[in-house]
Amino acid sequence: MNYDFKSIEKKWQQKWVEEKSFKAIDFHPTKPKYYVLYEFYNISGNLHMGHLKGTVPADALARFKRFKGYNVLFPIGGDAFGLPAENAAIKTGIAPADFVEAGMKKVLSQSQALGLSFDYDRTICTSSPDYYKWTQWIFLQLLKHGKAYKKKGVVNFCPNCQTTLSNEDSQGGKCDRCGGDVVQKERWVWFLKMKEYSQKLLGNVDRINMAENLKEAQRNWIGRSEGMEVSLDLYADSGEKLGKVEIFTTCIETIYGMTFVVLAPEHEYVEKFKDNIKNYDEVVAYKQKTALRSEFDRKSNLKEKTGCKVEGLYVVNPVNNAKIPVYLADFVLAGYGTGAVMAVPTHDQRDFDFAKEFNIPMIQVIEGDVSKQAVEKKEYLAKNSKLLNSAEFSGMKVLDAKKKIADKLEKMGAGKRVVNYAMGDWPFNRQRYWGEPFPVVFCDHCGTVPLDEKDLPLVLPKTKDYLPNEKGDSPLSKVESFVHCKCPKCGRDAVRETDTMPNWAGSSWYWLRYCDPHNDNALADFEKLKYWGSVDCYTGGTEHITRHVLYAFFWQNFLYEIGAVPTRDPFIRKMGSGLILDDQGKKMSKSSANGVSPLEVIDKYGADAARLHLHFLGGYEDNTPWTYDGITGITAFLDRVWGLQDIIKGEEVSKEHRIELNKLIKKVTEDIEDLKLNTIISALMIFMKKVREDGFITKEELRSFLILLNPLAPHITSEVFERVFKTQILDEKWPEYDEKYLVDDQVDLPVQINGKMKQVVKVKRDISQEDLLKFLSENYKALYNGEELKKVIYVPNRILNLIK
RNA sequence: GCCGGUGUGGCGGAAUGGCAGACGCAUGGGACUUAAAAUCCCAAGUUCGAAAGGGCGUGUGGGUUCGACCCCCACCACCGGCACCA
Repeated sequence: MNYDFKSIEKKWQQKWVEEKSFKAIDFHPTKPKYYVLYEFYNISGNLHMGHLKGTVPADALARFKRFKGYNVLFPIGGDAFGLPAENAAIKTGIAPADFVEAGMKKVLSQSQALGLSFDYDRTICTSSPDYYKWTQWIFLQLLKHGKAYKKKGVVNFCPNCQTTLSNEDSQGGKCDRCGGDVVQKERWVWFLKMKEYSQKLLGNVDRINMAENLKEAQRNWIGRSEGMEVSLDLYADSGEKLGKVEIFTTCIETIYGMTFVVLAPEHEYVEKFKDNIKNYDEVVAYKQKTALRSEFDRKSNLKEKTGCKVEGLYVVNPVNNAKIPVYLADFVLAGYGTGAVMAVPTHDQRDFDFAKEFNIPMIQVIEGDVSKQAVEKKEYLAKNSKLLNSAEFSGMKVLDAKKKIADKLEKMGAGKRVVNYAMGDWPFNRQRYWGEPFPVVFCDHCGTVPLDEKDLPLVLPKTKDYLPNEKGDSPLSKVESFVHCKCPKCGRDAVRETDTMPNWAGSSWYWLRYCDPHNDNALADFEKLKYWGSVDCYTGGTEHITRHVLYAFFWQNFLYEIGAVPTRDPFIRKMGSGLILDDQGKKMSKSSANGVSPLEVIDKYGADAARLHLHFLGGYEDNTPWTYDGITGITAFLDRVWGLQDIIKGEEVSKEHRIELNKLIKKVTEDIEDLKLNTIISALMIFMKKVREDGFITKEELRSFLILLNPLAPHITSEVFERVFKTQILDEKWPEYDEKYLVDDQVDLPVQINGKMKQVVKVKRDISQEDLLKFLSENYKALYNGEELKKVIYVPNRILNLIK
């Protein structure tokens, strides 16, 4: 009888859905909870190979935990606001909501075809009003608690898409949407005060269980650095004191070497002191030029410094009262530190290059050869070099001087030690149609007024025009009935905010909603949030590690602080799945990762085979090149699983298989927690080999074997189990292993002579060294014949090494 | 430039101080078959040797150890993150 995967897989998939086999129970009276989360689907089209890579291990873990007696929450949903729906609307005219509805249906049925054990009753979709009601509610809380503000700011802007982008959306200077170059533009922007949470986010990063390379990526992105903020008095050439320039430096030890100060081109003083700036036209021209420069342009000419001297202003170095000229240059970023730096050309290569370009004098303040290039921080700190030309600090070692100079400045009141973060506030509005509307109105009389919470959701109106207007305003600005409204406060005519929230908004809290997906009175019931707690294991791609995951940390911290959720950490553990690569034109070059759909594999070989094959190719966190090569090994294995029905002999675990089975249980139990599906499959194959060699399997052995394989290949195991045992595999418990059956009475002991492997001998378990040597001298004279030994290393049951 | 990760047969990959290359693919041989497919069995790191057996082998060079893919030092390559970050 052959295994007919088509009908059997379908049978089980229907059964699971109809019977709601994987329903998570709120407040289960006896079972402990376990929350497994897979990054919800971006609703764009069909599931692809990456989904197979990400979902199956999560599914296996969920199924394993259920066998282990946990009440498992394993939900799924759709991240639906965003580009695919909007692009489809622009291109084909299909309403985004319809696109999303069809897309959701598709991915859910495809999930079922993969045999994924989601609780489909908890499915959510970020673009449905009963969900985004709470995204809007969170925004109102942010606004209420002063964590959201609107200001004219310089932001990343994509000229092609006509919209504002966050730093996270324009990594590498490229638009995340269209791949085009991003420019800097001044606009009205809603910001969320994410920077304020930098240190807390680092705390989340420290606490989460996650691969080191991912943690590093996040720490780099947050970009903590310790330094000093120093106030320099600013004067006009006339001698009139205008104010103070605040600079940030991590190298306070070089302050005596400061020969100029550089402001970011966007620095407010350009505008503020324009009457004192003698070459104002030139300064403004430079400012405009830099704004148009793309990131790409800036980065491709790092050595070439551009800048502009600001004539008519100077600052004073507080430690020695030296007069210091002021420049504008685009190497200083408005968003980092104070947007102003002290420049020390002798000890910073960038300043060195700038000084050469603009003929600015240099003062060496730390020993070393600065004739050709700067002696930088890394070098002088490592050597702990001595200071020069630094008044009372001359001759002092750098590490010491760093502290003393900082102390002096603090005592003078001219500086303070600060910590800076590279991560900025989150620009939170987009000039797009398909997103959450902001629940605020602008009233001439009352200013910016938030909607009342009870008026949420503010529903996104229907339209047929999905393009921004010629001024770059959101498509919503064209929907008159939406724009015009009454002020909630005074009742006068007012207008709505017409920008929408970024596509990351809905995904920044969705794991909370799964705990209570249909609640109309809160984002989720607090007691339910408490019950399900943090996500125990969160799987998904690594490409969102510096965006979505950081946003998630940010919102969870905020919600925790306002008492809306019971925990500061959204996730206890995060597993980043590797990528599926195409095969680099080797043998089967016709297929590429993008070209092969998991549905195609399911159609040809079945869902179980597709699940096993992809995960046999490599570990969860590794990148795996996709190939059909080797899938026959998997299908042959599944056929043999099917064939086990025909060789059942005996009831209890047999003597012949007891050790193999116990080892297998141990291996699978341990590796499944780490999502190491490849070694699990290998272990199952080894057991299969043994059973087939012996020509039989007992019923108890088969029971355990099927349960162990079930998380990976749920369909075939459910069917074989039902046929053999007449009951359901889902009602079973995970098999336990017994330590005492992990080892045989006889062990294969490797024997080394002088550290070199010679032979493996079969000896009694735990044999004493004395007996072992006696045994060898009697049976293995070539290895040892009783001669004098310099040394014997014997690790019982592991190794014997004779030093002659 | 700074930071993190990875480096093992023809290929995907096992092994985290104790028999390197498990498991699988591809390959070669055999059985079954009119034949092929499927299935089953056997072989296989490389090199010298008829064989027995020996040499060499986990990116490179050194070190620690009775013993190193594994730990330490230096270097190389690849992948990823950040980057005119003050």
